[in-house]
Amino acid sequence: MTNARNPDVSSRKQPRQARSNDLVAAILDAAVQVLTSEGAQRFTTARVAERAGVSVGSLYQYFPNKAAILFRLQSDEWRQTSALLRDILEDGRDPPALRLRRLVHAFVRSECEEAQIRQALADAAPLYRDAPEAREARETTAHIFKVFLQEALPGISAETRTVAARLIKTTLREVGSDFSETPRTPAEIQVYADALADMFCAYLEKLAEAAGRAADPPLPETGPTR
Amino acid sequence: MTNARNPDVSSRKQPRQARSNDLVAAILDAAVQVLTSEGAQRFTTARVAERAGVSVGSLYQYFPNKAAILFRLQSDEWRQTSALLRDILEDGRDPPALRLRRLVHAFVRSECEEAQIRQALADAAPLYRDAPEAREARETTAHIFKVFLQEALPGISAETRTVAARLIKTTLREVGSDFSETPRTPAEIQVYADALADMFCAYLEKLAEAAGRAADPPLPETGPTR
Amino acid sequence: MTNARNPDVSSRKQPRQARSNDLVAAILDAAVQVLTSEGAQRFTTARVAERAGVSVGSLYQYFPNKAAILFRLQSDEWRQTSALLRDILEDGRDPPALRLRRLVHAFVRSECEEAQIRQALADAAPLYRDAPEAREARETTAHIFKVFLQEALPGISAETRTVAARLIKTTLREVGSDFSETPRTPAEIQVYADALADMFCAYLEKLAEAAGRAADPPLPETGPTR
Amino acid sequence: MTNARNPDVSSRKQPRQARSNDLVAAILDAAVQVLTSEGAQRFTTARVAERAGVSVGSLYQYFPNKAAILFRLQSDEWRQTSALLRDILEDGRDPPALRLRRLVHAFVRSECEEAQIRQALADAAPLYRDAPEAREARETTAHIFKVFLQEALPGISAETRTVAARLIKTTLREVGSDFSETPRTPAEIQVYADALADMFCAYLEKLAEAAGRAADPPLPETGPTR
DNA sequence: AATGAATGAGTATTCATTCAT
DNA sequence: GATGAATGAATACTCATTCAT
Repeated sequence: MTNARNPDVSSRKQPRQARSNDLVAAILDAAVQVLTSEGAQRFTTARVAERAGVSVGSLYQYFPNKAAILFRLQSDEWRQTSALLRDILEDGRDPPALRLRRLVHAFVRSECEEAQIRQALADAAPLYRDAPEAREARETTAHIFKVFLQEALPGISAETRTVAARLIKTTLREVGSDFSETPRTPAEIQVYADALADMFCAYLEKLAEAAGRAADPPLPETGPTR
Repeated sequence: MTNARNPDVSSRKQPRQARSNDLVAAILDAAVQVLTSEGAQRFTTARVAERAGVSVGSLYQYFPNKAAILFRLQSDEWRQTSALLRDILEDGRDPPALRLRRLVHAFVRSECEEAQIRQALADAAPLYRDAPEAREARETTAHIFKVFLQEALPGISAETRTVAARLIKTTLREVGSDFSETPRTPAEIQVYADALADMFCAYLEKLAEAAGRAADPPLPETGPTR
Repeated sequence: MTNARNPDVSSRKQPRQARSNDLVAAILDAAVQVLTSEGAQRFTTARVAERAGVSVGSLYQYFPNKAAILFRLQSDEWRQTSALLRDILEDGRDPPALRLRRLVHAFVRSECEEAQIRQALADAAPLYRDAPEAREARETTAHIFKVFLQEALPGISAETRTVAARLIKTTLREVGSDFSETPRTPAEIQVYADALADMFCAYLEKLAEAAGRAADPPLPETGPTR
Repeated sequence: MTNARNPDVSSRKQPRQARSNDLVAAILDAAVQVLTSEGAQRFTTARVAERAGVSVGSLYQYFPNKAAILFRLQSDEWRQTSALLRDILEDGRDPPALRLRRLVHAFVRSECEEAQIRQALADAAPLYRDAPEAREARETTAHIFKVFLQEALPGISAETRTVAARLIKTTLREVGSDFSETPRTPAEIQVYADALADMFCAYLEKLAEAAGRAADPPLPETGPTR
């Protein structure tokens, strides 16, 4: 049922709810602290329990194993990111390109804010990345982008759209992640996010042209994002 | 050092820089084997030494610690990548955009070929990523791209160029890495690399336009890559 | 308390002594299930309580500790065995040797039927074997055999009788237990039980001879056992 | 290759030799001490290593796991017992029945001498009993008895002989083991061993008679054994 | 130079039992 | 009486590194 490569990663008691339980919240908070202050290498259940002011036994009452704690943290991140994506990309008031630009800025900013914990989570990824829930989370994100492209580039083929969605999603995530590895000033963030947005917008325009007609009116080059 | 059961995974990258010592070579080969066959988690000095047919003591005579072995492996990867970049980007015969497209294909293909070892190295990254040499290697790559952009987009500002170089470099590396995490057919590689190249080319064109004039004659959309 | 997936293994031995409390019964049933399905190693109070549909707290209200549950199970086994012994050995209608032979068959058969639970109980023996009640149970069994020998071999000395009773009792139990460790076909059981009975009968005859006169008329060598 | 139920139980370095290595000897000695002084329950690798004046790491350099230590101890016991069996049963000078009687005495005495360690080993049996080597050891013993019966009872069928050999072997081991659980005086040992021998001899005689002719001249009833 | 035996701190996880509610 | 959350000591096993030979 559960083997070394695919550790059982779901919570033990709570069905999958918000931190209804104080202990779970305390453990997750402690986990974040341990992860950021000690790094993935020294992230141990004992340390988490201690920092949470809780016994190891209690920790294991709520999480089946270490990976599950990390996975839960990652899930929360994913949930947040999904919400961010949806909020911005599905907001019908602005033209698609503008929304995408705003997303890039918001995303990169958010990545830089939580850089430390994400880095640590990434280091611990081998422990949870094979969980089926991980794949699921990825699919959700991919879907949001696909829907967005359907609106932004209605004329292009489904195949092209799928590839483009995947490419933009991956680029945003990976490049954002890499960029946030070193501490950044707001100005740096602004410049880099703009460049990234430029690249995406250029790509979208080109796809639109290739589809035979412009997808949108001319896009703002580097406007302020909020 | 290399037997029938454990074909030398790294022989492909033969030169691997002049190796002062056979022992070092044997250890590095063994390290690659252990990494690919056992994963980063089970990468231990004892296993490497055993697979190399060498004592642990000897291993420690040539490498100060485990991280050093991994770092050396990563360095070799970087060196190879740099060579690839230089070979293609500095080849003055083709127009820049075509060179970039060819690079993307070559790079993605190469990433997929060595997916396993790179994944394992990435998992082990926390052990070596803070080494000063790591930063150095990154700078080298960045420089190559900057030089390329100088040729491709002579009209843009130095600042814009730096950011764009960094963005393209990072995107190529990270997206390539992510893409190669799952095994890919040549057809998939072709499609994805094309999309990535499209994005880069669109970006370059846009930068060129923004600089007030076309950097190049119109680019081939999805031409053959070699 | 008992569901389709986990048929009540012990229901066979229904009476199991008047059970003052349904909860106790539920716990003991659950204990048997856990023991057979999970083995002695994984026999935990938590598992027993869960399977019994009872809280750990309640479990500890009726049993002072884990060993007590196991001991109670073992006691029940002993009680049953005693009953079997008495039923067969004290049945005055058949000659002693025939009764002994019937007992051996019945006993071996019963051992094989309950092999799993007995094996598990045996594995857990270190936890309860030093209880004073254990000694008591052994004495009861010894006594039944002594009474039987008094009837079968009236002429022999008390000392000889005591030793012989003990020897037969021990042999029956230990050899039966060892034999039932591997699953057996009815034919195998028949053959082995006959051999064991042969040995006992030969021993009895010899003791009788040594006492100066035959204890019984000639014994059937391998007659039908029921 | 190795799973929970069948732990890898063979030694790590030594092929299967006598305690050529001092460390191995020290560990085994310590293991016996821990087993007898603390019991199977508290038999831990840490305790063994400490008592041996050795680090846990060293212990694991010579034994792949805890079970292997216990198994090695048990193996040594088996080897000794086999030697005892062979020495006595294959000694052609005395008639079979006398040899059997001598064996019983020697065996029971030896069991009583090493009662504590054997009890502890028996308690730990679940950890090693499923090892293939265990079955092998049992076969060796069974074979010695079969050869003996071939000489003692040449007239009986192969099937009968196999069953009888098995029965006697099992009875001797199990009854001896049970008897030695409580401390015994030499006199008690003498009496019990005699009774056991009587039972075996009576059985052999009966088998011989059943085969149509006496296998041996009359047997001594309860003579001293040395 | 080479060896590989020795080290021992470090880690995840379990489980009998208690006790506040 | 009943619950089940909380405890934390206990345990098997690994592995980077050292150092005497």
